[in-house]
Amino acid sequence: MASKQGNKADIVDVACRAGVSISTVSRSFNHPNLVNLATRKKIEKSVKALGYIRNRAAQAMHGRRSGTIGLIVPTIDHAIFAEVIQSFSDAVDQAGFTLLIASHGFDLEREYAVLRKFLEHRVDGVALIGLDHSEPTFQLLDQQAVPVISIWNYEEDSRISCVGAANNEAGELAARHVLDLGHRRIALVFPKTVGNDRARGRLEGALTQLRRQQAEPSEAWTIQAPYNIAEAKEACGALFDLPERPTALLCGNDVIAQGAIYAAVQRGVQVPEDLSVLGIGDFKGSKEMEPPLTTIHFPAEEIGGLAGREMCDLIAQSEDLKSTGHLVRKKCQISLAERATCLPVRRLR
Amino acid sequence: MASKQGNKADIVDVACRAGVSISTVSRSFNHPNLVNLATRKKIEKSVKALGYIRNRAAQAMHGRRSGTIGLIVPTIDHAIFAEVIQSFSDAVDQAGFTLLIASHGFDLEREYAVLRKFLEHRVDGVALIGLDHSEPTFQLLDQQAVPVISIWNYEEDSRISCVGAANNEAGELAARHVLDLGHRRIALVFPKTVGNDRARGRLEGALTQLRRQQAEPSEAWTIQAPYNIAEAKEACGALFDLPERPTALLCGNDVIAQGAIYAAVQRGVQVPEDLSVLGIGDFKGSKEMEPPLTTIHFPAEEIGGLAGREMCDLIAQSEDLKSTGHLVRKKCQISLAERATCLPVRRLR
DNA sequence: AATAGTAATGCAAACGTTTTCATAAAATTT
DNA sequence: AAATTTTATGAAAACGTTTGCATTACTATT
Repeated sequence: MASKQGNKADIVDVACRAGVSISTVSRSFNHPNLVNLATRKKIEKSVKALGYIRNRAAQAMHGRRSGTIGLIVPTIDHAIFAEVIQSFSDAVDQAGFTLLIASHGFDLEREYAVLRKFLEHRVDGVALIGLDHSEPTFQLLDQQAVPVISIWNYEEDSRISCVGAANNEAGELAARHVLDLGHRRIALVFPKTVGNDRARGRLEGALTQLRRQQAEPSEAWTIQAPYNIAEAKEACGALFDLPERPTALLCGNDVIAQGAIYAAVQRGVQVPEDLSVLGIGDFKGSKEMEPPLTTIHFPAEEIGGLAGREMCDLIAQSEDLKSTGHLVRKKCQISLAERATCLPVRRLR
Repeated sequence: MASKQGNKADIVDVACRAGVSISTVSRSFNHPNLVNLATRKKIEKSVKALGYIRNRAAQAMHGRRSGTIGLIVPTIDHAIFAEVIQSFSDAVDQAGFTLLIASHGFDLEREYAVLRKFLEHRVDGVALIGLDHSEPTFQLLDQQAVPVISIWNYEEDSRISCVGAANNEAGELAARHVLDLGHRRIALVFPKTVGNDRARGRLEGALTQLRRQQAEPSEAWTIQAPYNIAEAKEACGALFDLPERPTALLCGNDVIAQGAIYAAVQRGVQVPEDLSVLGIGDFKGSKEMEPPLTTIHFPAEEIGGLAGREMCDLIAQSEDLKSTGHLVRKKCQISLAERATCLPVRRLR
């Protein structure tokens, strides 16, 4: 082989072999129109022969962009995040960026640590899930003036740019639907809300709506379940074993709803005849369940894609003018997906 | 603010403010024991005050490692990959690496392009899913001598290091189980197998076993379904509408199995009384389904974690000695998860 | 007290690019 | 044919680090 002792070729090697200066080689990559076609061909040949691959780390040192975007999520392994990650990834990929991903397991201190690590790598932008973050995180973001976007939640007075849906509206919409169907004995099954503004918003929205119609559930009918079919199934099972059963179950997300339905099936409780179940999220597969799950649709793919494109725009802007000024906020519409797990309450017993 | 006009602080600024040379600052990060405690304190204070964040791009230029690992997957948005990605991510994270992720949507040419992009970023190692890759991909990997590992499949004569399970064994195991239960009228529902060695291995294993016992399914009973509940449901529905129905359904993965069960429920076909359904993969939630899905368990988390640790080892090795020589191969055990969707065939009708 | 050894620091040369400026050659205008 | 513009290239200075070597100031050994 022509290459010198297994060491990878660099731009100097390419230049030598092509018989031109390194400036010309560099230019032929970055501003091809400035270099003669014949020269360009020679360089190209030399690149091929040497198996040369440009070093972006070296480029990044010139104040140029690193070409990377950091995405920090609570966890990758949830149906709903996976969908958002995929579409976000596709969007930034299309713009030529490379994605750095890390998860923090719902631990905001780890989120901060990951953010620091990403900044060491000089990511051109950072995307986070939700709007609940630690103060040091916000400060670091601010101080480093790195383009940042929050995915999943919309809030009109958010501290950073955001693309997402209003979770409290989702909660309200869900509550309104079961109320409209005539239900009054409604139970709530939600995930923990600390450090999770998605769940908190939904729960608050639902409670607000229920209170407004004097249908606030009792303590016993407001239970907590982790994001996890197995445990949700168990938690709901306990609920069903109570002496008095609700006629409707409002779940914080579709995974919990799924678990609830399984728990019901196990006990011979018919859904929707004996019990209406409403999810939130409309995860992949919810539509295909048997019976298909009635839920609040969140346009995950749209949110991820939009966020990705917005992130790229933000980066482009921050490069042009040093306009660190304005935030952008995009609200994506949620909607009721009426399917088969909710029925009007039966008057006669 | 002390920092000069919003520009981010660099090591020089830190050195100036601390009243030492940049060498000392650099040393205090990389070899703290070589610098006086008092000096170190001064530097630390200066770092804090300036909000300095080290630039890994600049470090990477010194032949040092970039501290990144590239993971290329077909898609992020599949239950099974999400689980592997998560555990792989956790493992490399623990070793201090940052993860670059990209998906290629089952397109091996895009896989090659992504690999190139990752190499431009000088990743310290690359992880791929499966062992089916394009020739240029293998060549590039070889030529750049970058540590590489394949996740998910085990093959004793694999071209690159691998950590995973033997998919043909999974297929065999699955077929054996339904045969052992006395089934002879067995249908197969598998995903496309081109460029997907996971599916291919499973299908081949199953067919081998079925042929051995003279139970090879007819053309009409060997159908294809995409990785997708909705479409799998439809495809299986068509199968059920055929004049003759199989007594057992062997599915290429749990998602298809899930779709098959929904299709059955829709038509009033009882699982497992009228039809046994067997999945492969044991995805999250399969155990909690109602009825719980009988399937072949793949230890996704174990595979991902093991692969991550192996990747880090490979990188460490390649740094020490230039021993690009040997491959490592780890086989993870699969097992039959007997649950509730398979029953012995009924002799009497 | 002279010498050897050690600890702490600084200088300057890398690392692999991009980019500004200068220069040479060719093409165009006068 | 001289002057001007355009096109193509190269030299060298950046970018933000790390590190080998040199230097200085101590500390321990004879």
